[in-house]
Amino acid sequence: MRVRLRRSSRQLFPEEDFALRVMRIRSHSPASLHEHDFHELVVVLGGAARHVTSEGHYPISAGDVFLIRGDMAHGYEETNRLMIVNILFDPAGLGLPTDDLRRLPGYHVLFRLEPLLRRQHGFRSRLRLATDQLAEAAGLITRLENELVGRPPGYRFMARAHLMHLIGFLSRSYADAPAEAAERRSLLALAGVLSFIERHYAEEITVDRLAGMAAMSESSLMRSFRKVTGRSPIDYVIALRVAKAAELLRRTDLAVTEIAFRCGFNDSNYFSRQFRKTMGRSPREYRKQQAAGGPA
DNA sequence: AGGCGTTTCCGCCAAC
DNA sequence: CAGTTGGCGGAAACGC
Repeated sequence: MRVRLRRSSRQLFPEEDFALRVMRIRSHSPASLHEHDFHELVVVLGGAARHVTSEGHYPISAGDVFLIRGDMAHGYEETNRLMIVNILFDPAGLGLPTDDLRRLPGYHVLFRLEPLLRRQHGFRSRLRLATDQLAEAAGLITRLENELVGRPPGYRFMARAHLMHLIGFLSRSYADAPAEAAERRSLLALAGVLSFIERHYAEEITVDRLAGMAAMSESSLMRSFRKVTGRSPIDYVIALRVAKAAELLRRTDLAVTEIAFRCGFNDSNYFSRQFRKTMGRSPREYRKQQAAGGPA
């Protein structure tokens, strides 16, 4: 897995320590299936085509925006004046600060929920930009592209910033669009839950409240939550709390008890036990090893 | 969507 | 003294 990623990195990205690239495709002829290991953000600037993936094929046209998850093969058929731009990037490799982003519902839809449920939703839940939104996105992409092509001093900094701007803009656009279709509403409901957790992890969170804000029964919320996150709601919250606590242990010298309270644990004893369960060692031990440059 | 038996959570005290 | 671990019981979360 790791080896595949590195080899692919060299093939896809000109600079192996900077995993960001923009590719424009102006194709009148069908492209063959290709695959890779990175996130590919696709923006359809003009024209139309049929998007073919291993999970099915969907008609696409100007204004469509969607994410191809790294290892998925895909291509385009029956292209008609198709103009698309692919933004390939490795989110982890670029070190983007996603904490704030994850507070946006639209981010969860665009990067997690819609790609995951695309098959069931028949691509009807994708982001569709209005004309003026598409123009703004195109402008951001052009600026990003100019930095990557010209490589003026500071271009990495600027390219990262433009990419962040684009991702933030697209995330907001999804949440702003009217959601008349049932599929979109259910995605936004789940995204609302995920973003709520990101914003309120330090407070008391109950499944009852989450279900209420999603307008779902507790059982159906738990079922769809597990489907998209792989874990139960409370498991997810605890994992987030522990992750936030681990960060505070690394980056500050706050007392363990204080960190427990700041991360939503009202009992430092209970925090200690939960921390060990997921991190394999006690909070204090973890901090000590981190300070010594030990294992992550 | 709701019911029900089982598991887990969570806040408390106590002991290192 | 701060932190960790164990035990307990009511509440909730969970999975069928």
